[in-house]
Amino acid sequence: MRDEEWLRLDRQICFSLHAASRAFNGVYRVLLRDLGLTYPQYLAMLVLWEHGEMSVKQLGERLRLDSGTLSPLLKRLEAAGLVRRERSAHDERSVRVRLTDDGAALRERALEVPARIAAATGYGVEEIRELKERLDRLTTALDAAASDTAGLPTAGR
Amino acid sequence: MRDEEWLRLDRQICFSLHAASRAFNGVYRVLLRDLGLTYPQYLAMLVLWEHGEMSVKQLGERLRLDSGTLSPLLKRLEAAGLVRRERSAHDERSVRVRLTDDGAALRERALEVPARIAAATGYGVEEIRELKERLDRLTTALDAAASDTAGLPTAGR
DNA sequence: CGCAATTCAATTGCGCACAATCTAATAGCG
DNA sequence: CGCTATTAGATTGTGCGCAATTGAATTGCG
Repeated sequence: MRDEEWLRLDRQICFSLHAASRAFNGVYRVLLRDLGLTYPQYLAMLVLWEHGEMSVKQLGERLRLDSGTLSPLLKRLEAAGLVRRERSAHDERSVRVRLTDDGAALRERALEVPARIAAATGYGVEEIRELKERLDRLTTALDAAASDTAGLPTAGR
Repeated sequence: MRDEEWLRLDRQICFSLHAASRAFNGVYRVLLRDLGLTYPQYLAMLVLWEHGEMSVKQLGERLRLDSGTLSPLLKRLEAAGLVRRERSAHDERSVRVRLTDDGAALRERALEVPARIAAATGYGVEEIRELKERLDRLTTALDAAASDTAGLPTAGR
């Protein structure tokens, strides 16, 4: 295959993932409007519903997000009355995030979301699981490649 | 499976796609730095390299982006000297976007990107093609679901 | 102990995504 | 032809994602 054709194939691959991600986002946007959450906020709430109180750093590790993204996001969740943030007592660098009663209660209303999303995909449970595994492998490989090239002189130039 | 468990499974699915998309973005970011392009700008350039001159609307249909995203993006490409924008002569509502000589020349330097991306994924050509097909089916299904629920009273409430 | 290095959050700045609104131009209908 | 509806693009506002910087607290080493 010539370089020319790769350039076209490439567009299809990267574009497909980009488009799928945004399409997913769009469906969540509709379903989450009732809950007053954005999609990334929902992801953060899922982690908090599962693990209870945790630090911003721990949350960032789970979500693969840094403080530049999380700080304002958590501020908005706090403004919405869903979480509270307070400096840790024994290490004042750390900020503990925990659910308010409202935040914990919102979980009940979120329970129906996954089934509706699954229905929207038109995929079965098994197929979704398989896709998830492929995507996770992809992410792992891409992250490794990114950190490889990061240190080098911008790779093959 | 109880609702409780769905909430956890769900996190894994939507999160995996979200993470994969961002990981892809990260690898492109590194490779495209040399070209002075962001990932979405690269996508736009791919379309222009393939199709030559086209209107903002046509570009938006290809990329599934509206003018709110494209207008500033194209302005930046124009500021970088890669494209030119001018009102169409026979329909002054329409803006034609076409490559400058610099923009067309940049294609040569972009030719190596796809192979490097493919290498970073650790996937073979066939596997990539299959993943692309799954993602495209997913996008189609999600778009359909989104437009279905859009008109309804915010679906089952 | 005292000072440098590290760590955690927050902030700033830039760009993308999308909804909503606005303006200008065109199309279409009576 | 004249008026309304539609279309194309730009603009505004909000929120996410990430790089880079800053500031405060803690760790660790001599």
